[in-house]
Amino acid sequence: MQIKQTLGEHIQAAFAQIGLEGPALIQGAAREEFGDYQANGVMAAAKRAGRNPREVAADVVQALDMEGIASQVEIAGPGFLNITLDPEFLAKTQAAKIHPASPSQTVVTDYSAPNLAKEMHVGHLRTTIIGDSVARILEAQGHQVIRQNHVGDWGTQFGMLLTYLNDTGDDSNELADLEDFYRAAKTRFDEDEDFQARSREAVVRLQAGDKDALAMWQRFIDISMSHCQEIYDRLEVTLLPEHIRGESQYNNDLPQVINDLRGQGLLTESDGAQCVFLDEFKSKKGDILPVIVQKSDGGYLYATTDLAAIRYRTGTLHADRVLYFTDARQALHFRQVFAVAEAAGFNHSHASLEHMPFGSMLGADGKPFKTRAGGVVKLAELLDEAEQRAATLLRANNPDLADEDVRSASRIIGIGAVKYADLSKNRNSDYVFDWDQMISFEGNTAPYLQYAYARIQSLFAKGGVDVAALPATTVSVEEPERRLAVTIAGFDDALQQVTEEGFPHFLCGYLYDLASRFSQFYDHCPILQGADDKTRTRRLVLARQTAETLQQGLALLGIGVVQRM
RNA sequence: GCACCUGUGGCCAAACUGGAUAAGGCACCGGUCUACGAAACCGGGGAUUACAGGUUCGAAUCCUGUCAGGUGCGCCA
Repeated sequence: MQIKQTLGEHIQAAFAQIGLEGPALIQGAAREEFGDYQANGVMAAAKRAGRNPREVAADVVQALDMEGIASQVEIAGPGFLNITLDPEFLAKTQAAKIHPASPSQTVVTDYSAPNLAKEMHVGHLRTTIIGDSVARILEAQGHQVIRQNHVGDWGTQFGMLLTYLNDTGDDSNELADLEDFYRAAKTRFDEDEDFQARSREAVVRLQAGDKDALAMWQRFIDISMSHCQEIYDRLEVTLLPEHIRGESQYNNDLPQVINDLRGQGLLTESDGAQCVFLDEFKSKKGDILPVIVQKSDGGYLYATTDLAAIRYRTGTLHADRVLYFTDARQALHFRQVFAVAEAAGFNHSHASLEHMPFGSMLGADGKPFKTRAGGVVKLAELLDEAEQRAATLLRANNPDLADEDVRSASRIIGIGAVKYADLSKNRNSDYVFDWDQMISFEGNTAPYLQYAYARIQSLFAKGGVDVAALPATTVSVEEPERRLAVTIAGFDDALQQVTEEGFPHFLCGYLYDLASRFSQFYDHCPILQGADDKTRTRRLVLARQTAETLQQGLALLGIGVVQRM
């Protein structure tokens, strides 16, 4: 249940009764002694009405009916409403129950989008796992999510790669390392004029639909894509081959995009290139920033492909929202593409087109990230290291664990730690790549959450608890139990917060809060011994609800749990 | 030159979009395992939220200016 929404509706009903307008502005209590939630909207509403906020707050409380929801509503400070939830109401809000969204929307999520000319490196982590998590949460809320992996599988660089592939032989095992393959091809391209010429011809043949060229291109794409799929599988990312709709697939639509723009009178020729000039990209001095959609040599650009993609996503897929998880450096590009799409009427379903940018990865020196050798850290290497460190720790803490269990658990813990390190940060800012921080197992990390989960499982095992036989809910009135119950009940609100603006770190923050409240509770409240039957049952129910919420919350981040660690 | 983003203890950072005494984590100092799991818990020190003005009951958040860093700006994606 969405508690904030429920509280907000009741307060707004009270607003209406006394002739006020505006949002209730519900949020968690700033300090525990204030209660569970607070409403900040009274002060703003009073201001708009030109009235004294304390008096208005008194009127609101007078008109407010919180029967069965809040046990206490107090006025504080300049006009805050401090709300303490009714324990019976809390008991009704079960753990891990997700309130279905209404209306359900069709949401296209564009994420990962690796360049198939090269290998995936740590820079691809953010788009892949942030997009995947938001997609999972939207789905859990009952939205129809259509994943689109807009892979870079087209363009001039493929002429170079195909020519090199041709020269080195079809069964070249050099393709085992795409990074090396690309570098070698580039070196040849820069040094060998004949190779350059043949590469350009290859591009022409490819774009003209030459059968042999296409077959070779397809083979290259398949190999490269299989490298990506390995990474996806390891990361437990939900992307599948069927979600691929790469740049190449829009190739045939591009002339039509240009034609339509011309038909709309939006096209201007400038220095031989076809451009769209829009007033909203005019500077103070009057210069207009162009969006180039066709090069002077007739070739198409990134913007053209993205326009075609918008037509497909809104026209064929009927999207209500289209979410783009890409680097912040593309912010201007997307602003322009969205603006052109609106001007040209390409947004057929009037979808909300939303760029979800994220910061760049930096080195310890604050400069764009490079390894000492000047290269990139491959994603596969990072994951290997994370799994190894997790395995070492697992063995040290659980000497009797079988090798097979160590292997599976270290995968879940190691990779979970890497994913959580990224997901738990606000995606807007740049971040510094740091092995130790990325693969950390203490503090606000995935292992902390997984540890809380494992302890609960161990508690049930030790106590011989028949979890299924426990009552669905119980009423907790005393601290710290009550506070834990309040936190469990806030799950749905946390999810809502994530999908509104595409920030999984809100869910991480929520889960961390939940796990740490559980750890406090667990330390202070004996469960199996030293508690009477009623208390024991009540505490076991809280433990089970915590475990379910942790498990489900982590699953929505694409992170697993283990029984022992 | 123009535009966008960022600036919060030594480090990583949150603040639910204008709310109450600026969370939390690492690191540091101290305490807690013959005890339902110490990957944990309890306590401690450490902040003029880059700077200067302004708006108002109230500003890390909004406005103006300055400084610092980053990114983008006609035929790459």
